[in-house]
Amino acid sequence: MAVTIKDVARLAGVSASSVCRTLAAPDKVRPDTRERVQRAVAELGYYPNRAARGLITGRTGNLGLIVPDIANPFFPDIIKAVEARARELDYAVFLADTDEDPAAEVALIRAMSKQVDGFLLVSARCSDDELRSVYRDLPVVVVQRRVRHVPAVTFDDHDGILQAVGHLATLGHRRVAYVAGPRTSWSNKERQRILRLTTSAVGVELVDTGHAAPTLDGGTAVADLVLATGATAVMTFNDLMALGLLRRFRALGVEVPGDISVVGFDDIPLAELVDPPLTTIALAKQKAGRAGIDMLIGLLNNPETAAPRTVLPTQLTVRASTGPARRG
Amino acid sequence: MAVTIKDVARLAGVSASSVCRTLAAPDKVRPDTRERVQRAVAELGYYPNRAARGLITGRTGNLGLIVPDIANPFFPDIIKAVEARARELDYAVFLADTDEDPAAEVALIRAMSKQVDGFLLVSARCSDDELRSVYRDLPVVVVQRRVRHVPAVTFDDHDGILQAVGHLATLGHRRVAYVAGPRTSWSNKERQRILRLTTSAVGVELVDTGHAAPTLDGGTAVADLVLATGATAVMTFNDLMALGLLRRFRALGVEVPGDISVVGFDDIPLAELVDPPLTTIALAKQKAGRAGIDMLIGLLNNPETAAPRTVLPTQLTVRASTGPARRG
DNA sequence: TTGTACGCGTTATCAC
DNA sequence: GTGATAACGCGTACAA
Repeated sequence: MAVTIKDVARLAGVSASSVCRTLAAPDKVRPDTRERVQRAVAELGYYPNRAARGLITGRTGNLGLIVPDIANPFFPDIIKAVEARARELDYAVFLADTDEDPAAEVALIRAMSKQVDGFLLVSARCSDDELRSVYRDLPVVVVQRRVRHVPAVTFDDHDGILQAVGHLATLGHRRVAYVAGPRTSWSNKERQRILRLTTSAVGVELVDTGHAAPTLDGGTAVADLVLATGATAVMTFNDLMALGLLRRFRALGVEVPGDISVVGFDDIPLAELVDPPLTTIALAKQKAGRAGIDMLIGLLNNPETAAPRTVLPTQLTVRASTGPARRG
Repeated sequence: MAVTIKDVARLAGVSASSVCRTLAAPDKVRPDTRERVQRAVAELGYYPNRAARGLITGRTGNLGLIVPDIANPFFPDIIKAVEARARELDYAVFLADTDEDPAAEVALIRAMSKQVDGFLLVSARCSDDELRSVYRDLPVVVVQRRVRHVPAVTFDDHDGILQAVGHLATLGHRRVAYVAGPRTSWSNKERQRILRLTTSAVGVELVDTGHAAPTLDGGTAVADLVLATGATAVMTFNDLMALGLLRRFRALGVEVPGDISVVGFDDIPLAELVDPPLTTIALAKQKAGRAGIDMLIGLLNNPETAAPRTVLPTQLTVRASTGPARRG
């Protein structure tokens, strides 16, 4: 059986409340009592049960972090930043993966909600209403999404996309395909919207190839469709899909960027590793994790604040997967 | 405020006990009571507080999953399998990343230990004694490690390494370098031991290049050292390090496999994506996650069992990063 | 300064 | 079949 506050109290020869006090406010107990308690704590390796504490204080010291897919290298960078920052602030992070399934997302939030003080939801796939309903019960910060009345950290997709479209236009591309990500993804909708605006502004035709899974296999599956559109360049919802395209293009003998240019989104660590290295729109991932936690903790300490917003920069990173348009 | 069992009881016009019973054993209450309760539960969106339940039952329904580095694509495959299997069995998984830091590992286990029913520790970096001490308090299953008296799921590294060394020997390699992973890694020690055995058995010289971080950058950093050994082939502790080597080799104009062959470990999804695709020793990752959970649940239901062991297969996957040895 | 008593949300036990 | 009641580990008002 795990060691409880009573075990410590018994060993130290004091009451449970004295143990509690020693831990919470060491200067409110007599030095000799304090010392006896501290020795007992050390000897038994006592560690308070945060769940039980949460029952009475309403605070567990835990935060929930939910992402759609840990296998997508985009998320680990954010997760690492979140965990590092949370550790600094003495919070534990409970991480869960929804497998891109909105239903699983809601179920997970349900299951965790009584055991955490708040949620950081990254690229949440559930509906706005569900999100707001969670927010009614518990502090929530969404990352890479925007929902009315809910605190959010987002990326300035407009800036990055503008750079990318400008880059392609300069290279002579006049027909650009976009491979969309999940229908349930807010940022996918956003990127589609921005792409329509920016391409038409510079006289580039935007071709839609429909939705695909935001994974390697998703990209691979849609590659032939992309080629069939006759586009000289393709942008994807994320880097994994772009890498999937590259894989299929190589198998088909389609040259990149000779036959077609490819632009991804996220700048995951693999992007520069493949052949050719991937041109992509980089997001300030670490900053996002840190900003998200800081915002969440702020909400915890100050629940009545209006929903804050943070927008983080994006930056086109040009590598070898983009080049001059093949002559139509 | 969150909805509690009392709220449900009040709305249904019954006692808390009846609500509890309806949820645990629906057939032990009268149909009309059951229906009233179920309607109230649905209406209020009631969900029991697992932490409070754990207080009395000694079971939280949560499992702890700890990995050294989520950013290493090796782990997400295991994590996914664990979460899928846990969900089937109606357990929630609390996942944490130790950043390859043994101290953080111990701290995390401490922090979580009262909130979970057991731990699945993947590639645990802490000492044997620390591990056994955790095991005294709580059921623990280690994956990719072996500690006396502690239940374990491991991979048959011997088989995979034998295949790899045989493969290289057949290609004419007589001098093979090994880039070691973390000192704290059990499987690194194990692989080193097996390599010494198998290479000497087939008359291949094994060159040690010392330890490096089990990451892309770790591999890149050690690349020059590898070349300096004059080895015609190099094996690494994991795929990430191998990819780091490839990156540096490309920058140096060193051809793979023309100048040097490269063999990784793990078969992460990127391995077949880079150029050249990486020859690597594949591990049954999904099976490991599933087997680990099943073993852990088994322990939960039957605490007195002797520490079980499962060994999963490994398989050399030959791709283009290995070829005939350059003529000395 | 210290200990007692109570309550957090839940389940197990026992009367009824 | 149902409802009090106690107990889990902890924190805090209150009494001593």
